[in-house]
Amino acid sequence: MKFKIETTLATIVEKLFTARGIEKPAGFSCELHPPRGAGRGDLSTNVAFKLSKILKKKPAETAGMIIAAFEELGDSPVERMEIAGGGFIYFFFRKKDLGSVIVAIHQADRRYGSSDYGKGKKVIVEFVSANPTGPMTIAHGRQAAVGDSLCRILKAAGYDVHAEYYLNDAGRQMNLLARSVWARYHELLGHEMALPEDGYKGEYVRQIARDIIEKEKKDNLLQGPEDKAIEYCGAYAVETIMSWIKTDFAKMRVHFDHYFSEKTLYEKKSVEHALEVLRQKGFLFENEGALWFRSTDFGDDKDRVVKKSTGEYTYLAPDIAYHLSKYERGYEMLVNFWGPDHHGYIPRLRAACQALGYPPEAIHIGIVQLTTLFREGQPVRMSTRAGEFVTLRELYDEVGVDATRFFFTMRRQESPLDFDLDLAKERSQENPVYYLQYAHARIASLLKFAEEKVTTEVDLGLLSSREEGELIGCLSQFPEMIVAASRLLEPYRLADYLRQVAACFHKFYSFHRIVTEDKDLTKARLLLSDATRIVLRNGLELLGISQPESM
RNA sequence: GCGCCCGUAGCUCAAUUGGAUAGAGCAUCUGCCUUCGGAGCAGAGGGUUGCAGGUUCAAGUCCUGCCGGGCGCGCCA
Repeated sequence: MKFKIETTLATIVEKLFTARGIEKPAGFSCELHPPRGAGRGDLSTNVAFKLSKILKKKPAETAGMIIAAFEELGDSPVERMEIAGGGFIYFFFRKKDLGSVIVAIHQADRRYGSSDYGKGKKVIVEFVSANPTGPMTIAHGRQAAVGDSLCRILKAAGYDVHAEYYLNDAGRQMNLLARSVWARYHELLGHEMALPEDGYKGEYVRQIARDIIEKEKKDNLLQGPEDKAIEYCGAYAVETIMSWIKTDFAKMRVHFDHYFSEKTLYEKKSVEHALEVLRQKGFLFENEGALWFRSTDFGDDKDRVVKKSTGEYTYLAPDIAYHLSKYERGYEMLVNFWGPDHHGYIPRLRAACQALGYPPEAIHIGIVQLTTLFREGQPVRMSTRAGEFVTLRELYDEVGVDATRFFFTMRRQESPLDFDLDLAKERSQENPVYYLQYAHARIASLLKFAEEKVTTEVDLGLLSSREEGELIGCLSQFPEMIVAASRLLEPYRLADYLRQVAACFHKFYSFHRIVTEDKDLTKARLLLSDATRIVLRNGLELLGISQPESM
């Protein structure tokens, strides 16, 4: 329906231009939006305002010309049109056209909402990528929820999505972890050994050391060469911690296609290769004994060292190699979600990606802001320094996976999040996740109760009330919501939308009886209810939240 | 000091990226259960969108300057 109006409108505008011999300005488009507020039709457009400037006519006059052109065509796709607000055009659909979307929803079922917006475009979404030096924190949890939901949404929008975790299993932090475990190992065997400076103080480090002694029966590492022993401790620690992290992902329904190891970049000489690529492109130079990347060519505020005068690489070097790998693997679009501590690192990595051949618009590096937990109105202290973790696992064990995922994604990821633990645990009306799930369960139970099979053979004209119209309008927006969330890389839009769907349904449900003596009306309302169920179910699935049939 | 982000109802946030009368949830108050799930619905109060200018038919949104807050600024990772 919308498509038909869009194309008709586009041709009319085209004609207005050619009739006056005016070139259509680049980027001129006719946008149709659901109007704000009630009684303003089913769609509206502001195109008359845009046109009036070019045609040098008053907006209302231009709007009148457009409506006249619509009427001239005959076979109008809408029931009627109105001008208001000095130039906005409202389109009012015929009731049966409006309702036809619920037939389409029923037929598409699980596919409803999907589109070919992304058309098989290869996109790699890198998220979490936490150093495997300890259990996952709340901050990582939010990144996981946001990233995973976005992947699901992008897939629904037609993209060819690859979810990847960059595993920092090399470098200084790993070495520190290994030596921390080594120190605890000594301690457990009765030898005094201080933790390295800035070492990892968490109890889990001791636990890993204990496992090495008790489970692996390795109480003899002291006898061999120390560097081998430390290496063993490091490898064992990473393996253990990654198994915790992967357990968290499984519980949280977070999926990764691949864990990309930093170590392999060194093993395969990829870092040298990447720097060679940059050198050939002329983006490297030497100064004061160090090797520099000229990131200022791409808007960074200073150039960056990639290889120190000591001969060691900086952190940027393997990162460049990693992103070259993305490029060489054929990903056309990059999405990276980072924690706020990496904020200042964005310009140089953007620069690197551009130097490697990515156009600026293909690179999306977003920050997922921190979460503050609240209990009884007070912020919960989370101290990593003292080795006191508030881990992701503690959170989802306490409030449940559904609430955790919903709360993490319900706000724009770039805004810091206040997470109310009491609210998330509440099994009541105040809890937004239950509000959505309740709507789904209510419909599921209704459909069972009705004892009547849902059919598309219904008289859609019977769904003529205001509440039915609003619900149908809301359901019809699902595909474009997914596209909007994809385009803006903002899963929270979907969470917000689903709340609207649930609200529209609850309202419809409380105003109208579904199952009545009137068989035809019952059929129509059951189909509408079923379409709502499908949208809620598909939408919740995209957020990784379960869709209970009963609660 | 330089750079980026933010400032919207008592609180947490929206506002279709420049559109119409700035909207939701929570909190407060008032109603609605003899029938499909009340984990629901209806209604009320609450705003000079930090301040002052500017651009525009149209500004919470863009520009300039203040005020207030956050973050980043290493041959660290």
